Amino acid sequence: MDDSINFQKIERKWQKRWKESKIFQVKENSKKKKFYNLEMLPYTSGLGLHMGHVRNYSIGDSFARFKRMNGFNVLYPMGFDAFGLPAENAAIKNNIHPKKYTDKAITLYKNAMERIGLSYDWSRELATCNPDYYKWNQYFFLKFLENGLIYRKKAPVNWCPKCNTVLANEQVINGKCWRHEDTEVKTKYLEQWFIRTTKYTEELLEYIDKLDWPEKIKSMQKNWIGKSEGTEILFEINQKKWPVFTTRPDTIYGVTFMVISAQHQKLDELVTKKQKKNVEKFLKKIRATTEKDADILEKEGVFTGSYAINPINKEKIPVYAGNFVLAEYGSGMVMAVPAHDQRDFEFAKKYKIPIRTVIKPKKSDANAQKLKKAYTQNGRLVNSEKFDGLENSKAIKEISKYLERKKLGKRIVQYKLRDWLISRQRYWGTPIPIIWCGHCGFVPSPEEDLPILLPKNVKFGEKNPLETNANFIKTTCPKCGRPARRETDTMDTFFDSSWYYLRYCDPKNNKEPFSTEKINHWMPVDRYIGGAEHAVLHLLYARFFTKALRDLGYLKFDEPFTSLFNQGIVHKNGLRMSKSKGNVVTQEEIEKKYGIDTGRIYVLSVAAPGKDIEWDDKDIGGSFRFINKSMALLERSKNIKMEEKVESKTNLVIKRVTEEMEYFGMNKAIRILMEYVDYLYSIEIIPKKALESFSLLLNPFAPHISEEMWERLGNNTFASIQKWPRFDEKKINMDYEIEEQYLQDIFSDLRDVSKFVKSFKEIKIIVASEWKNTLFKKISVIGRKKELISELMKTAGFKKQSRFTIDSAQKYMKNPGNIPERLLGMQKEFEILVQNQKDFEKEFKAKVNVVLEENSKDQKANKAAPGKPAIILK
RNA sequence: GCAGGGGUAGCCAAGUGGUCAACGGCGCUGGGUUUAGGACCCAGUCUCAUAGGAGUUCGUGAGUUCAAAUCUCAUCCCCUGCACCA
Repeated sequence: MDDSINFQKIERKWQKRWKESKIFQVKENSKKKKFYNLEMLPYTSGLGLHMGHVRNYSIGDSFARFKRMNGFNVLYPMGFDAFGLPAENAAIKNNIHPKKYTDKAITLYKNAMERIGLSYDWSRELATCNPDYYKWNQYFFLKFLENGLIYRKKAPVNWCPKCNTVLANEQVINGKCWRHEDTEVKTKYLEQWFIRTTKYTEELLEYIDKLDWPEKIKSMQKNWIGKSEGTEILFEINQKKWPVFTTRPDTIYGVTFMVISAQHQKLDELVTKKQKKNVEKFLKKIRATTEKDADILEKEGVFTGSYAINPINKEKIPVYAGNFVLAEYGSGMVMAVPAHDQRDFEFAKKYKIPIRTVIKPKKSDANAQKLKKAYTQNGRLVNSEKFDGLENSKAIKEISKYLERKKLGKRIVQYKLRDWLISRQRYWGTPIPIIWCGHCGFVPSPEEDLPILLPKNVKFGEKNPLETNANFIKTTCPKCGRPARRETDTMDTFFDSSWYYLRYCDPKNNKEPFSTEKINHWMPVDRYIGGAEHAVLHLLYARFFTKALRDLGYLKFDEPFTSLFNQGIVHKNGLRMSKSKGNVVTQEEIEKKYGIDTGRIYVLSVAAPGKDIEWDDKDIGGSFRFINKSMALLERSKNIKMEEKVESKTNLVIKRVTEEMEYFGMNKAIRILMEYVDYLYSIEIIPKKALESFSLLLNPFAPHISEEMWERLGNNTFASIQKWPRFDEKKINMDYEIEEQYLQDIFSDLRDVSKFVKSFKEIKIIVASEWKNTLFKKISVIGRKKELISELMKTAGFKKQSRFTIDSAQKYMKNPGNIPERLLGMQKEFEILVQNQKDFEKEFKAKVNVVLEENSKDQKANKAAPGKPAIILK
């Protein structure tokens, strides 16, 4: 094997040529079918890439290359999510400007990507912090505002003390900030800008089922949108009607108390003077506990002193304040049915509130008083006056209708999805194009003033630097001309990444965000590749954006991403690879040690692309050997006609690799190629044609080696834009596969013989150094002569298949009708195989002897120990 | 609790009715090469064996089939996401 291959040199060479020749640039082309292959916009951390990144991008790249070579017009762009807090914080820490910091990070990132050999169309590169990009953020902001999709509202909002800004609901995870796992998000009551995502709630939900996305992501989105159908029932408390949402109106006769959220804004209205002290004590207690651990809280509450009247039977029931009712969901108050809801049950037990069964299982006479837990299954109504005997599923409808008729309630649909809060009190983002005027209130910046530039010279301190920047703030009102102030909040960076995939279609357009024509040509994205962590953030916002822009007439499709693929995560020492955990294997070290193609082959072949993998430094050796072996094939290549057998194998390999790639089976495709390399390796003179196909098949995975091989085979074109090798089904002859299998069996037998010979200690050295290697070479040479193969095959009737043959094949014979077609052929083969066991050993040994004797003539006699025969098989 | 994904040899992992005792990689063992180490190359690696033979395997238990790692049912365990959502 050639140790002297300089992989880095080869890689640099091709990267340079790709760049200069611009072969990966695409234009709209009506003759070829378009394919939009996209990876999620990466956030530029400034920390270089590790093998986790290499895997992600290699997956996308291999698919883009495959599609491209298969005649598609592939749009495969890349850009950078460049605004955002981490950059701002890092910049402050290192005392450089975020712009400088970000630019540096982008250069680093892009450079690293080029060194992976990714086939991006870099002419479409974008960075969200450039004014020619964020100008259109502002533009869309104004359009949304015009069309009522953006509004301002004073509301309780999530505030992260570490980020020093508000957050969207989607950015709060288990009450903590999405960027700071250890930081509790606080609730503040502020006036902020909101996007009316809820206008599309129903459509966002409905269309999920039409998407070719992982089930997991789909269910996460459904969950997040959280639709539930139910009934809002009006309970009268202190002469006032209080709406209460429930999905179980069938249990209304079982309501024995009410619970209002302890955080409910109108809780005070219900607390009587007598109970005031108790309630306050309780609230204090809750506040103390939520700080600690809100996980498995016991259900607790306190009587408010007020009573509600059940509208259906006028019963008077106590109202409690409780810690297990969410203020933000539904109406912030629940009707409690302890017999049929586990939480209510626990609460009732604790405070000794009566439990009344109103639903009985059909086949039992369970008694409420004996219940150990709530009965939540279906059944028939009891204790429910005129609804007694109804099946509860029907009762839900009947009782709702009845309440509606009596104007005591109505059926409604509840969602968990809230509007998207996009104001951020930070510097490094898109300025919100709004002007505050003492007379006119807020006034949108005129479109022709866009972009409202983010000022460069600012002071970083405690507050948002924009607030202290007089130059930026000072302006005049576009309406009345009086002095006015600019809005100092910036936009959530998820706004930036909600439409970047559209901008790629027309990245240089300075008259409009994109031309409708180009969008409609390229969109939707055919294959979107990225991590599962964006399930409810980016992916939901982007879907909303698409729908909103559709209704504003900018585009003509409903969903941005037809098909989504979540790549697996690369772990090391059991943890996700990340700089902060100190467990990264960098792209650079792999590149230097083996060349990046080896790295690509490794991360793509070690497991299916969707699966997580555990990095082991040692595992990569196999991939390196594969690459080296591939290159070594070149030395034995000649422009000869392909034998039928090699042709069959080659066609089969092309077929199988192609099929695997269609379904994202990069790992399997590479395994097939690995087998193929071993196969070619066993051939003395390798037909150039076979190697040409191979070098092209290799392109999606190891593009540099692919190009290098292609060139060394005498081509002066780019492998990366050649046509994908085609296979001819007619040339695939499975007999050869079977034959090969037999041959392999023969080899394995030869090895057994060699082992046998080895057991004679006195000739060990000879056997080991001379006999073994040369013998195999000899066999493989004569083995390709047809006559010999068939002869050997005849004698080879032994091996493993025998177990299958006799028992089950005989049963087939009895019912020939039941035998599947393809098995018939197999059966015949087996029949031949079973014979001849007895005579084998003799014949075989005789043959081996011949070979060995021939062989021994070539050997350097002096290596054999003096006086010992080289072969003693007789 | 709900939803999704898993459990295959010492480890990672391919395989989703029949060329399956189960690709590949790592580790380990033996050999070659090398001044040595590394790297590289070759072979072996479930168990037993009178060594081309037999037995037992794909979380566990049952079932379907001539045939099950693969299909069905039950069950246990692990991971991931969501969750006092009324």
